[in-house]
Amino acid sequence: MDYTVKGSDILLRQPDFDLDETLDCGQAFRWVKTTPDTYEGYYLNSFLRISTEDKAEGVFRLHNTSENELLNKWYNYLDLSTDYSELKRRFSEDETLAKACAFAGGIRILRQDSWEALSSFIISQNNNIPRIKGIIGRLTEHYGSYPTVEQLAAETEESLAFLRSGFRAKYLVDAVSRLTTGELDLAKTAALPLAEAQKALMNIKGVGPKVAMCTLLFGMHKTDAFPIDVWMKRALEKWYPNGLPECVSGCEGIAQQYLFHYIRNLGSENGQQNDS
DNA sequence: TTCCAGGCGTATC
DNA sequence: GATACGCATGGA
Repeated sequence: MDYTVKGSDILLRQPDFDLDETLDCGQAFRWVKTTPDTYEGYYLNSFLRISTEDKAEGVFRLHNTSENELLNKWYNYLDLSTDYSELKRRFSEDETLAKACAFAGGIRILRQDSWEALSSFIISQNNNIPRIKGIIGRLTEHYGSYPTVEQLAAETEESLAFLRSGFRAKYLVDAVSRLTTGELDLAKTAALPLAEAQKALMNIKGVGPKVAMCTLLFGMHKTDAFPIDVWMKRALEKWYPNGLPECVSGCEGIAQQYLFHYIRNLGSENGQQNDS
């Protein structure tokens, strides 16, 4: 990791990083773009303002951040221990992934809190990203921060009506209930092999294969988790009807994020249509 | 007005 | 196990 302390800020040098591609690509829903170069958001209750200082050089400013906070918090959250250059080289053995990596080479997989990821992706089902952000925004505004399982323990489907989350409210209540009783333990789940962990999460009402995989990938950093949503269905049919290439083995989830971003933005890149 | 959104539960075969 | 359908809400 390459950084320098500059007054009360940290200047971080990280070539494989783009704020739009990482903080606003549908993996996390609490980052807000406050200027063309700046995002503000949270890991748990820790606030961060981060700006692109020099796009060409890959330099970022973490405002009001101590060296200690960088090393103990943001280093982990921003997945700075992973060499994305090396990953992109591996993935680029595949023709389509080479294009996807070139299209958005600044994607990183955030290491989010497991409960936030689980609850966020329960809310995400059959929903669109702006509305997911709206629901989560009402949730955090109501509690003053992202609510813990304990804080939600007293809520019911009816009391959560203010979220306007529709049929998903009862799924949140079921998840909270299972976590409160100890029937499900996210830390223990994270230690299980992928298939077993997915099965454990799917005991929650409203958590199917896709939401479980998103929780495993974004909330537990299981890089072999491979969420298949409507966009990835299209990508698989279009590019990989016979399965994923060998070069993504073990990091299917990271490859998935490049492909997800790529296929969603194909129209804006070269005039091709997203649908069909 | 109709369609769709980082899906899933349920019914039916 | 697979397939079809309904589901809350709101933007396009």
